[in-house]
Amino acid sequence: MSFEYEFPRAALTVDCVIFGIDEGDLKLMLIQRNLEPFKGEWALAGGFVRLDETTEEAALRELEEETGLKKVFLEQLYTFSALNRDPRERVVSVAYYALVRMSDHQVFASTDADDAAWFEVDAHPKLAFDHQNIVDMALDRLKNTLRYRPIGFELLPKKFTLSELQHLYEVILETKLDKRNFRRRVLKTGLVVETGDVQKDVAHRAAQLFSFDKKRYEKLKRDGFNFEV
Amino acid sequence: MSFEYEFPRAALTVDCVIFGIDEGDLKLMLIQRNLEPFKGEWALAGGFVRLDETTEEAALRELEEETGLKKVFLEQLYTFSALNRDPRERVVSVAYYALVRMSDHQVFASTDADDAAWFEVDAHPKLAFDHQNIVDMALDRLKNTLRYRPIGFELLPKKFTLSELQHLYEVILETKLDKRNFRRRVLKTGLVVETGDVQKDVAHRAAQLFSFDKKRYEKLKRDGFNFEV
DNA sequence: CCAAAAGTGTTTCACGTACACCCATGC
DNA sequence: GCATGGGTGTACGTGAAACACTTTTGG
Repeated sequence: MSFEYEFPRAALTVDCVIFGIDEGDLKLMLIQRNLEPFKGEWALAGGFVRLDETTEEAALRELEEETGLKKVFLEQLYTFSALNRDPRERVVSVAYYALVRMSDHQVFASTDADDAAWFEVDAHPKLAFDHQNIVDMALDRLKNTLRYRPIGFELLPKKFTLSELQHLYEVILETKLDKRNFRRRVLKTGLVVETGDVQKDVAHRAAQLFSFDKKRYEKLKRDGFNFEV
Repeated sequence: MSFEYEFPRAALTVDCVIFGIDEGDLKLMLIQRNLEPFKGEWALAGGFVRLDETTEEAALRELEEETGLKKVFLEQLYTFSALNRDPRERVVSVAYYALVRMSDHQVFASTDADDAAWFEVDAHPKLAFDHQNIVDMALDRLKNTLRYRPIGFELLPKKFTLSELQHLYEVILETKLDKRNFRRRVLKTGLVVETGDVQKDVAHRAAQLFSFDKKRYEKLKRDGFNFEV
């Protein structure tokens, strides 16, 4: 079976830049390709868009098929359309970035990839295609978005300490933040609330666990509000 | 002649939201379709992406073919991929937004459109396809971008008065700004410089004409800087 | 001389920033 | 008891916001 068109058509794919935080390091999930081109090399998760799904659905599907990740935060990043970005033929790719709670998710290599693994963002293997460009843009976007919208919570467990949150900001924004000022600002937003629980099994004073009040955030967003840290 | 593929493919198009400022009103350029579907209705400029051009090149080409506009500011907005956004078949569209100096550009309807015309953003005809969604997103993006990057100059003549610039901000952001505070902030950036010229043929005191120092802006951008108004 | 917009400083207040010590817990 | 991170308040300076009158020019 084949499909015929009057004019030639580019193939349409999606690619996902998958971010996670682990022990204070920003990580990137990559998959090892088991198909040509670039077989055996590391690349972003992604694949062809089917006719019965939006690009966002395709991104979620590929994420699950190639890495086992489900129900993650996903946003469109940019569409890459350079003429020679795929050696086979003309391929236009809609890139997404995803934020994953590493603690909640078990990662496995699946049918479509030889392997899937986390790498440190600033120490990962050379990437296939133009995927390094995509990662660079995703990092810029992540930094910018983190500054203006409360998306950091998507990378942390549901309950987290303020120090964990601060370290997340420090790692992503590549700065040091003042502890007291950070806590004050975060709490002032009213979006981060005490759960009453505390840390367990730590070799020092146990920290309070907080959670992100998503409902309040949705309400404030509707009323026009911005959350900067 | 026809083109065959193993799997079905979506058609790929670009659409352009074209903004202009005229006498203090924010305008939108629309084209009247001369082909089905939605023949005779108003829509965004746009069309199919060829295999030998990037989506950005396609957007620039369609802009020129359908409206005569050349050398305008153009940035990618978002890629729209809802399954039923085109009644003919599956069409994925990469949307761009463009900023045009209305004074510099003569607009004409061309071969690909029955007509091209400016409309007020908040009083334009009903749009074909999902183009209203695209316009809504472009407006949001325009507001947000204007707040953080000096793009307003792309809508004004090369030489402009500070009042013109302020009105542009007021129209796009839908707020009133304080004249003295606005002038102070704008001048403090050092990106807006006196040209030495003044307005002509105005029935009141002639204002100084300023211009945007693009070179200085590029330099500051490289050094990491943000321009908020 | 009148209409219309240009141009100009100061005060106030909120917020960001810098900064250091005691506390609780596990080992 | 000591090592480790948790948790807390204040002083200062900068920048945003509010605010009204004089100047210039053309008609």
